[in-house]
Amino acid sequence: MTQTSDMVAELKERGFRLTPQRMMIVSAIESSDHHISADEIYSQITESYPVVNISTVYRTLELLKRLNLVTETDLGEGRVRYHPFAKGHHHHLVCQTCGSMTDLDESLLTSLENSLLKEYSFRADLRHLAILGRCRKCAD
Amino acid sequence: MTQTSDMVAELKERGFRLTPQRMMIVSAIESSDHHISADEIYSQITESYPVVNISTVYRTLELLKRLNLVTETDLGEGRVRYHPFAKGHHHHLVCQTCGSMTDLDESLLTSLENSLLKEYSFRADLRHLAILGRCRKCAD
DNA sequence: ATAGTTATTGCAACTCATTGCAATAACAGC
DNA sequence: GCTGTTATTGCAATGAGTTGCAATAACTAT
Repeated sequence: MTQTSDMVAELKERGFRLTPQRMMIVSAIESSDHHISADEIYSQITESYPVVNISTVYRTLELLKRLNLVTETDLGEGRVRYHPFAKGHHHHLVCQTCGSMTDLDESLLTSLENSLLKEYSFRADLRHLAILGRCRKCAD
Repeated sequence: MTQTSDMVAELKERGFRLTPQRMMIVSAIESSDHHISADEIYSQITESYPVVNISTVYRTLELLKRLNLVTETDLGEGRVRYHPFAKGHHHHLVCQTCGSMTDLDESLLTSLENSLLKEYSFRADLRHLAILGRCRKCAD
């Protein structure tokens, strides 16, 4: 049996065309064990099959983002990283001095989300947030 | 009497050189009544005195940021905006549908900062944060 | 005022990301 | 299977921001 990717299934169901480029991009994101960057997706694909343009990578990421299939996180590196939404969403504490990253449970932000909703009627999009600062070791 | 800019005074005191370029960049930031972008600073200066390079603008902003004289905010526009730290720091709720911006009192995030410090010994840098999401009008 | 030290600038090249437009190729209907 | 429609891609140009390096010019000490 062929295990079809969740994302590919979702794309098909929503009426988007299943191009080879999209399949490969989705596959790269799903098979990555970490938060992957656009450039990493691009080089991984072009290694084996050099017919994908970098702008297609970005456009596909944009689409997957819009469909809530991937989340985008700015870890303060000067580029942005992507992660399948289905693989779980958490937050990151990123130390700007030593670069260490700690995962942060989602629940820590739910109370903030609730106050924003209650007091401002604002639905904050805080999935996969990176909070920059200083870790214990690097504190002044 | 000549009112000297706080930022210029601080730069001098810390031993940084007071070049005409820096003075003009600082002046543009201080006299702006809103959050100003690098490009706006650049065009404002070159209108009257065309001898400033855009990379100098970015390097000066980097310096002012490091000295905590300005804060940088990503309002989700595809470019970043700057604001004098001394003029007060607040947060923003930015609606990704209609683009409206609501100022948010600083205090709403202090409880989050406190939990991060307590539970993770992490000193979060949450000055001038922009929280993206959906405002009341644009809610589904 | 002048000269020396070195922080700062300008320039040009580069990275990451976005966009308009013409060419291509998925998919639907026959 | 073939054909038409139009979503999607590739290309090339553009925007925002960064960086290495040589030239310049603040500031310090004389």
